[in-house]
Amino acid sequence: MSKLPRNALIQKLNHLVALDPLEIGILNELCKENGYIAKGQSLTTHDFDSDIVTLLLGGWACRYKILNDGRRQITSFVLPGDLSGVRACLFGVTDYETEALTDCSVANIYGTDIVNLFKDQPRLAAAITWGSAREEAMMTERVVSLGRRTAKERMAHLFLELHWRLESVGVAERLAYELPITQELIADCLGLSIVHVNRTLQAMRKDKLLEYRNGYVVLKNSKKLKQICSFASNHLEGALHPDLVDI
Amino acid sequence: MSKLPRNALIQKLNHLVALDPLEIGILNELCKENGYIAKGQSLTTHDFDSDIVTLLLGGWACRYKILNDGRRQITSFVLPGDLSGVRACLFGVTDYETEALTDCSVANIYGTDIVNLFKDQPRLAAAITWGSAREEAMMTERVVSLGRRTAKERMAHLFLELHWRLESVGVAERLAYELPITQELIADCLGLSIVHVNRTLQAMRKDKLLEYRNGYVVLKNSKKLKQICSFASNHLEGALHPDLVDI
DNA sequence: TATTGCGCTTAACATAGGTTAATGAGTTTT
DNA sequence: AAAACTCATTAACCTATGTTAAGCGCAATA
Repeated sequence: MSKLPRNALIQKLNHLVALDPLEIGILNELCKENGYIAKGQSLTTHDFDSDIVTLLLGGWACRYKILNDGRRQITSFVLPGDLSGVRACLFGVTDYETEALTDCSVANIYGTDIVNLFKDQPRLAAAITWGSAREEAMMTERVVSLGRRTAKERMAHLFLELHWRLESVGVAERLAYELPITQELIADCLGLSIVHVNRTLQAMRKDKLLEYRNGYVVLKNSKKLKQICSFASNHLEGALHPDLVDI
Repeated sequence: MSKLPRNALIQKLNHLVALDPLEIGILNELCKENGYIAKGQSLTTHDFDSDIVTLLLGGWACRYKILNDGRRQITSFVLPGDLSGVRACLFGVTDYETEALTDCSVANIYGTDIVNLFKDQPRLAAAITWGSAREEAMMTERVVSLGRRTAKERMAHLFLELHWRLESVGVAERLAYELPITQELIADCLGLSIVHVNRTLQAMRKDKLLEYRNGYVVLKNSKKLKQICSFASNHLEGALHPDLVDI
C-alpha cells in the first residue's frame, strides 16, 4: 500500500479495486480541496451550463425535492467521498436540489476532467461508475423502506446504513458516529412527520436499541437493529468485473 | 435516418444521441432476440457467476424485494428496451429479484460484450450509462412518491410515467396503453394495500381522470393527472455531454 | 441577565390507508 | 357444466401515523 495521502473518495473506491500509486496520484490531483460551502447553501452552482462536479470531502449534505405545497422528501444524504452532479454534468439533467447541512469542504472538479477519466482511465471510470451503482442500490433500499417498512424499521435501517457508509470512509467509530442533523430532516428522509420521528426515537431509546442526542448516535444493540429491518450490507459492496480489473 | 431495423433499445438510445448506421449495426447484432421467458419466471439466471445481461425486447417484467414476513415492494417495472443485470454483471451484486409479468422475448448478452462496448464504443457506452442514469432518476421520483405523495398522487404519477416510457419505445398510443398486470402488483409498486388501490382507482374513474379495465389504460384527462402529481418528464430526458458526442 | 429562537418533547385528537371478510364475474380445469 | 381459481369489488372496522398545539431547554443575541 502506498503512503500517499488519502481522501474520502480514494478510501471508498479502494474498497472496490486496489488502486495503484499512479491512480491514487491522479485522484489526489483531481480531488484537491478547493472550495468551502456554508451550511444552508446549495452544493451545486445552479448556473445552467455549469460544468462542475462537486466532490464532498468533509461535512454533510442532502439531495431533496420539494412538492408545490411545500412537502419535502430527502432522497439521499451526501457524505464525504460522494460525488454530486455527475448526472447533471454528463446529461444536462438536474432533477433535485442539493444543500449543505453543515459547513462543507469540497473539491470542485471540471466535468471535462471526469469525461477524460472515462477516456483514459477505464479502471477509475469503472470505480466511479460503481459508486453510482451503489447509490442506485441504496435508492432501491429506500424505496423498500418507504413502501413497505414501518417507522421503526425505516429508522433502524437508516441509522445502520449511515453507520456503514461513514465507516467505509473512516468517519465513524465502531458503533457510533456524529449525525449533525435535526429530527425534521430525518422525518423528511423517512417520509414521516417530525412528531412521529420523535415518538419512534423515544421508543427505540427505551428499548435500548440506540441513543441519539446532541448530534451523536450510539448503536447500543446493532444486532437487534439489524434483525428489525433485516439489514444487509451486500448491496453496498461489490467486486469489479474481471475484464475490468485487468485493463 | 438509416433504414436498419430498430429494436426497443435502439429507439430509446436514439432519443439521446443520433446513432450512426455503424452503431445501429453493432447494437442490432448484440441485441438479437435469442430467448423467451414464460410469465412468472425469473428474468436473470441466478446461477452466480452468470455473466449475462438481459435486454427485454417484448413483454413486462418487474424488480422486487421481499421482506422476511412476505411484504413485497416492487422497485421498478422493466419495459421493452430496458437492460437487466448490468450491475450484477459488472459488480457482482444482486440486490433484488426480477420476474417476468407476461411472457417475454429477450436478448441475452454476454457481459463481456458489454464490457467491450465500454472499451471500444464510448458513445454507445455513454448512451447505456445514460440509461442507468435515467433509471436512477425514476428511482428518485419513486422515493418522492412513496415518501410524500398521497395514494391518488402516486397513482397518477405511475400511470403517466409508464405512458411516457412506453411511448418512447413505441409501444403506447397517444393517450392509452396496455398494462397487463393486476391491481395487486400496482399495490406492491405504490406501497399501498390492494384494497386501497381499488378504492383509489374507482375514485379516479369517477372523476374521469382515467379508465383502467381489462389490462388497458386510457388517460382521459392527462392534463389534470399531471397537475395532481406535478408530473414532469425532464428527469427522463437529457442531452449528452458535448465532449462525449464528438468522440 | 433578559430575550429570542430553534429544536425536542408530549398530549389530545384526526385521518389516510390497512385488514378482514364476503360477494361476484370471468376463466381455466376436470 | 360443475368445480376451482384468480381478480376485482365493496363494506365494516381498525391502527399507524399525521396534525395541532403547547411547553421546555438551551444556545445565540442583545
